[in-house]
Amino acid sequence: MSALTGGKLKLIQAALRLITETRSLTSLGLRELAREAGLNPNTFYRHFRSLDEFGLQVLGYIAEEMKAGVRDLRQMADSSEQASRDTVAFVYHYFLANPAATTVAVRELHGPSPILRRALESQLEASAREMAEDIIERQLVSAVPPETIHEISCMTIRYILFRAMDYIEKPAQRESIQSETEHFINRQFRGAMLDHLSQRDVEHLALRHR
Amino acid sequence: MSALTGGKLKLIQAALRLITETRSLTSLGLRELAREAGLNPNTFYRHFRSLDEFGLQVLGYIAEEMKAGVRDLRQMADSSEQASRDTVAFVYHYFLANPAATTVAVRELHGPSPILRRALESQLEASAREMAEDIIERQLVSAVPPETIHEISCMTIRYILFRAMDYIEKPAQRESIQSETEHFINRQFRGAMLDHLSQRDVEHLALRHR
DNA sequence: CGCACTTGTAGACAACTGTATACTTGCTGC
DNA sequence: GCAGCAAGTATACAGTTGTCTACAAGTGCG
Repeated sequence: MSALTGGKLKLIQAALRLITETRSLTSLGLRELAREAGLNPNTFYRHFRSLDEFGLQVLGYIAEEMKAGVRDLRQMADSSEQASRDTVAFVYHYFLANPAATTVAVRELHGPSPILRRALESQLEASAREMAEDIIERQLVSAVPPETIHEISCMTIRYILFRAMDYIEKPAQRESIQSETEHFINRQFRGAMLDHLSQRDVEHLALRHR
Repeated sequence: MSALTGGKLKLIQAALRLITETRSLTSLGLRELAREAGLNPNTFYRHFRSLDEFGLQVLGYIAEEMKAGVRDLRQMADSSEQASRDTVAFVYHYFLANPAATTVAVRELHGPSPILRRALESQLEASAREMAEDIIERQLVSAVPPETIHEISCMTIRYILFRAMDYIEKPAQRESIQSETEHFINRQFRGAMLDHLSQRDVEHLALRHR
């Protein structure tokens, strides 16, 4: 499956290089790719049948990369609030270190190719599931049912990916993006703990414990 | 500023038609546009200097459309929870009725052209500000400081736009997308009401009032 | 009328694209 | 050492693209 040979890898990396700034995966041309990779245009056909297949392979490649990143994450954090803080910092740091892969993911998630969109969605779904399981196993958040945890995980992953581009492109906003993301996660879980109360009750509680 | 003459309007509408399915604004060609609009390729130059300028005008066009939609929204809802429910339903319904404009917005927000991205961002920012002001004026959510309301408004608008594509493309999931969005908003505001408490306190509260 | 202006058309240009066929390497196993 | 195969190259072809210059039709105006 893997063990990418020279030319194939060169083409994929060329794609990542081209995309980072102002391109999208679906807009890349076969000749452009070969040029960037320093190869003959026809070499492309030796490795990929079409540009669609190429796109899928690129996605697979960056998914592999990202999974490796997530694995490193597993051995951190204890309390919930601390966990969210550390995790957020780690994830954004990872995005910053892999701008090409991040850009591809964000751009194609809503890009023009339905095939790539589906593929990315299922990868995100898998990540969300993993995140939810992790939270449940460690009992980071009690008093919230598992399915709600999963729902919030989905939202969180989407949100983070959403903001990852800004994080990469706007150094000045990094701190605020990070803290907003923490707010996002904490409020989401705290709010979920109170799902069974009416709005009036929550308001009373908030005012009483000021 | 407005009062679009025939040819110009034809080109913009042609773009919206082409984009809906599997294209992106930035990937459109000038000849393609003219073909779809039933015009001579060179007519494009009569109205737009470049494809970038064209993109901006298209964005302006759909922004105008959307503002009109938002205006209709103003005279609804009273309580906070009811407001979120009605608003969410209205907004998604609007997206469903204007798939082309929605698709363009979502796709270009993270698309390859920095110019279009910036333009869209500032439009979203404006919408978020409007939404926040609306919430504050009507006092829909007490006990949350204005700047937090604005922060949550930003997140909400991003989240809704994010899910708008799924809403349009996957009829089977519409109900769940709608209710997840309501959850999102309610939890966010409820969580924010408890920003000043520690996690332990919140957990206690949640358990005590079960 | 004639003048200027906008809107649209026609044809031509070089540059680029995806694809096909045919050729040259380099490596493998026997 | 040689057949077989994968990887890469060279050349060529038709189609498309953005752009340029030149020309035609319509409009308002003095």
